[in-house]
Amino acid sequence: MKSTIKDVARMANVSISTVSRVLNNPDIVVKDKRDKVLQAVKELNYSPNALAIGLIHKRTKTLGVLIPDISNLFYAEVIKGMEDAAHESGNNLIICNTDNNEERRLSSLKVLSEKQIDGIVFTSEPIFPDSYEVFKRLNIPIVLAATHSLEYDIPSVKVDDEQAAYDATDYLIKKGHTKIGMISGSMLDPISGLPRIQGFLRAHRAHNIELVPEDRIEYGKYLFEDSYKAMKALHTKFPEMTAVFATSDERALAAISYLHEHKVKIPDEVSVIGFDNTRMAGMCFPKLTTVAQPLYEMGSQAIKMLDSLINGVALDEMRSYMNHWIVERDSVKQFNQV
Amino acid sequence: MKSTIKDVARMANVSISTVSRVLNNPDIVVKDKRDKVLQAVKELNYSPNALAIGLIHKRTKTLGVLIPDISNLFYAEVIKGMEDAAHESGNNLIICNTDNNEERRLSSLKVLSEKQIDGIVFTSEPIFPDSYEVFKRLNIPIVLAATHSLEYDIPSVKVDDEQAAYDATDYLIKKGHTKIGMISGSMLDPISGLPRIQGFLRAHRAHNIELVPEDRIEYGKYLFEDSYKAMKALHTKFPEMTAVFATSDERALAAISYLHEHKVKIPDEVSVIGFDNTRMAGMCFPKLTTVAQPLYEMGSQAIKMLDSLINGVALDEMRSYMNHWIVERDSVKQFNQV
DNA sequence: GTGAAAGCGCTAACAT
DNA sequence: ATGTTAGCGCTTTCAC
Repeated sequence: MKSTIKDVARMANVSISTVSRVLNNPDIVVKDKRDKVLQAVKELNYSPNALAIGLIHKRTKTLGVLIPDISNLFYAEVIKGMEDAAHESGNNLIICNTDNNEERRLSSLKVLSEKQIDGIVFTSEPIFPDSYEVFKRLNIPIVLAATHSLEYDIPSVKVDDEQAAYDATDYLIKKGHTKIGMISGSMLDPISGLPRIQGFLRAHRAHNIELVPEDRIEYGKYLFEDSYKAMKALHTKFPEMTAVFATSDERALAAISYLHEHKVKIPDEVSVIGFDNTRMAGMCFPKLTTVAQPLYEMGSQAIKMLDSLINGVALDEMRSYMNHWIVERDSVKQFNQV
Repeated sequence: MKSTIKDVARMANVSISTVSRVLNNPDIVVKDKRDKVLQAVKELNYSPNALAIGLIHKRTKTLGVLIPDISNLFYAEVIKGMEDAAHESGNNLIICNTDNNEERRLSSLKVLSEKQIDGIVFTSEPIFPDSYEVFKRLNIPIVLAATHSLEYDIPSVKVDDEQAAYDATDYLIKKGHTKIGMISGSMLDPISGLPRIQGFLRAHRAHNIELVPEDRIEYGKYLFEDSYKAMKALHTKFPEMTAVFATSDERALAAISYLHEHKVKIPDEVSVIGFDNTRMAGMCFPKLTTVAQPLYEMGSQAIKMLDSLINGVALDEMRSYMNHWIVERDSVKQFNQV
């Protein structure tokens, strides 16, 4: 059996309040008793029961994290950033996989709430009115990571997807490409879909390149297989393409696979740029040029913001946008007109 | 403020025990009162405080998971398996990154214990005597995943690394290769080092291929950069090599990168086999032939075992070894003698 | 400076 | 069938 504060008190011949004091505010206890208590603590291998403390303080030092699909490599770095920041601020993380599933998301939220977590990080998924209602009812601090909401005032951290997509496209255009294909998330996806398409289009407009979007954009789910099919469709309908902008590294790898398998040289014949800069980007061949998101920092930043909120310190800004940048590796090449 | 059982009792005009009863054992309460309570619960949006319940039941339905480096892609699938199994059995996971760091591992274990988690899954790292002492003191069920201990009786799930390495090597030999290099973890690593080296050697012996281990094995840390250097060293000291056995997919990708960059054709000139079958194995080029570990199942199995232990049901076997198998993709080719 | 006692939100005897 | 009460392990008044 675990020893309790009572056991310590008994062994040290003091009251439980005294034990509590030496644990939380040692200076107000005379050295003599303090030492006896400390001795007993050690001897009994005592450590306080966080449930009891949480019950009193209404604070558990535990944070909830909702992630649509943990197995997605995108989250590896994000979670690490979260975990490090949590550790730093004395918090623990309960990570829940929502499986992109409304029911599971709701049930996770429910138990997290019952377990009296101090706050929640919600990742990647858009915020629909009913989710918002649930958040409000939970009545605890919440921050969004890799997603945001324009309708509701919920703090968030992410990159500026429209601008990042603009920059990726602009980069390709400045490299001499004018026939650029795109593998994108669905138009309805407010993160890796719509804004990135808009950025893609805006860059073309800025360079006076005309295009019919449907001819150059292919939509697909986020996983490899889907993206492979999307690449196939794209290459079929737009064979003149000299570069492709894939809106995630996984999509880019699918594009690369497709091109390799069809003996199309990368980047000599077709350049590929990805998005995310997951660790895979440096492990494939050719190494992937990609739009980097500060994944680790996004994770740690989300936790830091949440911790601030919990401690009642106001945030500088409701929606914070982190810098993105382009990591130049080997999958994009200057295109020389013929 | 969150509403409590008292609020519900007051609104429903019953005692708190009646409320407790309709929540835990509805049938023993007359329909009339039961309905009134349910109504109040709904109206107040009441949900029980898990801290209070945990304090009484000495059960939190929360499990701790220790992982050396969450950002390692190896864990993506493992964690998903754990999370799904945990969800299934009504548990939550507190995941702690230990950073391969003794101090952090200890401090995580300490808070997990204070938070009264019901059990622990410890992954990948070897069990040293002092860790074992800590585990014993914690006095809660623990299971090892992707690691095991021969000295101590701690339940574990993993594959048979020696046999898996044997099979990988045997596979290569049967494909006609006799000059096989190996990129391995350190000899001191009881998981991805020693046993896999032993399996590698045993397969050669079984086929009467003589070799000087130091000439064909290169050691490296588990990350890409290190493995790349290891591959470089290996290729330099063993240029006749026609195949390489990399003891993780990340190592294999490093080998592939090195070969690509040195214009060595894969698998035409050099074959590569990996280990793990992480999602990356299907995303690279050429697609990686690799020894598959059932990552997802290992995760879920670990949680299921832990849950059994917690519920007092004995395990069939202390050390359970899951099946491995070889996933044939495109990185290994029949070698024809010249 | 220290102990006694109330109370955090709940369950589980024990009464009735 | 239901209410009263003790108690889970702790912190925090309130006395002394």
